[in-house]
Amino acid sequence: MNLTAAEENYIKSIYKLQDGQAVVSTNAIAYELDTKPASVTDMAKKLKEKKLIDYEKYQGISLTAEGRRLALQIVRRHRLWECFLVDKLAFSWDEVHEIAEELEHVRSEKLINRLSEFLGNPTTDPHGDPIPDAQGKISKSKQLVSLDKATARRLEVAGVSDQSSSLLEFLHAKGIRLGTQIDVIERYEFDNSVEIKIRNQPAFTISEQVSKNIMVKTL
Amino acid sequence: MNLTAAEENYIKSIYKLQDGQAVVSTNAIAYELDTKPASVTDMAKKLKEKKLIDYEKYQGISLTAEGRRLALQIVRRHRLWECFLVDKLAFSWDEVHEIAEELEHVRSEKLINRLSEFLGNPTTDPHGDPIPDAQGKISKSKQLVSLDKATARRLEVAGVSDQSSSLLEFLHAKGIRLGTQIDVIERYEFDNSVEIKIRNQPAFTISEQVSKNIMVKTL
DNA sequence: AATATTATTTAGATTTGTCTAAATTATATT
DNA sequence: AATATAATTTAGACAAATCTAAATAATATT
Repeated sequence: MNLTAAEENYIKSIYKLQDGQAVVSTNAIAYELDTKPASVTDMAKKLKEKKLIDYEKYQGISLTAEGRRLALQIVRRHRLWECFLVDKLAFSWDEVHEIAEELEHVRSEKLINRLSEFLGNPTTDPHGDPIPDAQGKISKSKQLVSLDKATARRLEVAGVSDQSSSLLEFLHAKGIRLGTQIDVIERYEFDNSVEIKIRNQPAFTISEQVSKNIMVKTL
Repeated sequence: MNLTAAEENYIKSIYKLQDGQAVVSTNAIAYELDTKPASVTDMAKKLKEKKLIDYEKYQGISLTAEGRRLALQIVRRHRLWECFLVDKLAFSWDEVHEIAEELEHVRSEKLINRLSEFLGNPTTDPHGDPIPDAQGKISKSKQLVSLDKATARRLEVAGVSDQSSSLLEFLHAKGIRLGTQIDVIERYEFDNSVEIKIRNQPAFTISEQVSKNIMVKTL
């Protein structure tokens, strides 16, 4: 199965977003890939044709077994290159994503397996995410952190540690719910407040109390 | 100047083929890139637009100073990756070209400069070709070898060591002249004859006597 | 110099991946 | 249940890179 870089990016995004969820929405993929929902629909048809995703109009998208297999290969490549950049070329963990984003599309099993060996067959990348082995086996993904301690820019809300209705009400009003993707725009040291942004809405700031109680995972 | 992978491949080929020559022909580029002359004409218009080549209809193609600068960057990336693959990942010199062909398109100066440093700032790649430095300085290209000793598959005729008219006549009849690109199809041990192929013609075999007297360089 | 051959370009089509704007379907709210 | 809002899809367009077939220009041969 030979994929273009664009197809690989879609497969990888669907894999990232699926995680637990039964299906992934068109909009979520569009947001993740910084493209338009119409483009996602177009690509969904192609990937369905190739039997890499299950897709029915308006019903969301999920990977097939084959799609998942390929996704794991791509994730493996990406994370191994991140290791290489950090361990061997002395990049810092926050600089490597973009470059790995390009390197991951170089398709050569031999290359990747030799690279893995060269790096000492690492099992996690510099961000703590697990690296699938050559057979596609991957250990459990990172556990959750509270939003005030998270380091990544793009996060997904995975739970709340305080179930008080006042917090839930606040979150609801702000449009934050389980699975919502947020971008951290800025962290203000003087009061540990965090400026975040959701999908199409303008950015807003939340207090430390709130951010301590939102559990997130990196995407 | 941001180039697509396709544009980079054209620039690199033109650089390779130019070497001494004043201009490069549409056909030569098409052959080098395994594409059609019509496609080369199309791309020539784009690259002229971007001021990377000088090009007038029917008059051949040559790099501008800016084009040459970019070509050297691409060559640098390609050759450094080849070094990496051979020195660090234990590939053999004949396996690396294809993979480096993909890696070379990952555009990040920082990446390439760090890679160079990591490899000990090598000045030649595993095939003996010189690696341009970060400023685009490159030492003279490899000296010539006789065809019977050459190892690469694709070669360019750069001279003959025997100037006898019988040899020149033979070469002329076969369509071999200075600058002709040839592909080595097979080398036969029992008599050291070499089967070669030129552009659009069927393959043919030449004897050891002849191949000893054809001086070639790798492209 | 006329003709044949080869090289190159043009015209028009195709594929991939994307987009905008409009239409449709699903979901939420009253 | 009706209506408003949000999500998704369709239709039609576009740019990049390529192709084939036909036309044109350059070069070689007689």
